Amino acid sequence: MDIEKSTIVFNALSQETRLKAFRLLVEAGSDGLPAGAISEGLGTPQNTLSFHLTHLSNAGIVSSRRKGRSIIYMANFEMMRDLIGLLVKDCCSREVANIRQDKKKGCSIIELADCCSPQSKTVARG
Amino acid sequence: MDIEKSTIVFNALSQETRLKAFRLLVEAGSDGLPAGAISEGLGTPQNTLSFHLTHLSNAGIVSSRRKGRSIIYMANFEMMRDLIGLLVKDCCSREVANIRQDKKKGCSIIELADCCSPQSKTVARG
DNA sequence: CTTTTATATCCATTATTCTGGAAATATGGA
DNA sequence: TCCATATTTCCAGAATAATGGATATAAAAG
Repeated sequence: MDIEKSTIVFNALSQETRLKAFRLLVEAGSDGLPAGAISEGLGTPQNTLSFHLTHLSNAGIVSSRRKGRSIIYMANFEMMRDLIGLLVKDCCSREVANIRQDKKKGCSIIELADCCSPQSKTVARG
Repeated sequence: MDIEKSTIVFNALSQETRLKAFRLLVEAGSDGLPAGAISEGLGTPQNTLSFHLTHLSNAGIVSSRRKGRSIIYMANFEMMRDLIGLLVKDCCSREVANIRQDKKKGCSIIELADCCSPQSKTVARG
């Protein structure tokens, strides 16, 4: 994910209705949710919510598919993973968030300094 | 970090000039950078940049201190850490980004599924 | 083919954000 | 005190985003 792409994703998540909608979709997992359920869940008018869902979709952090009369929206977790990776690599310090590959497990390991630990107070630089 | 706070941070990072300014500050580390250096580095007029720095500052992801005639801005890495934690916990799935405490090390360990690994394709749910 | 249900699109209004010129503030130096 | 430097604040215009009523589209059901 490049810098321009990431501003688009941040922008998508920067509005309360959209972030709440996205979190409902995260909870819903891979089953997703029809637009109407999100609209009802948030108490947001259907056309307003549709606008925001389109926004999330354009940013690429949700996808959608038709199922009968409903449109099912789904969180795009791979994009979230990329966003987390970008924040760690390009928007934080090694002391606070350090990332390395674990090829055996097929994942990256991030060490995130704890909030109130001695480590996060006494930052060893260099 | 709560949901409302996180929209404010996302909003701060959702604008290209601001994200670029923030990344300069991340690079600069704990020394920070004077406003003028950021303005010059980005080729953005000094008053426009001041507006954006205030925005970043209000969101809490940068802090500032005066040093002589200059105002030195600094990235707030602890807030970035909190944001990364929030994205992992509340905006992603356990299969893609899983977090656990390592009390000995005084940090949280995040396992982030790799982009093209088998694990990220074959998602085991439940 | 008409009706019902689910959702998107069109459109106008309102609200918010971005931009940069001009002026103000704060610091340090002659 | 007067000047130069660094930065912010004020302001107004321009651009962009959000909102919701009305209408359109799409699918299923009768």
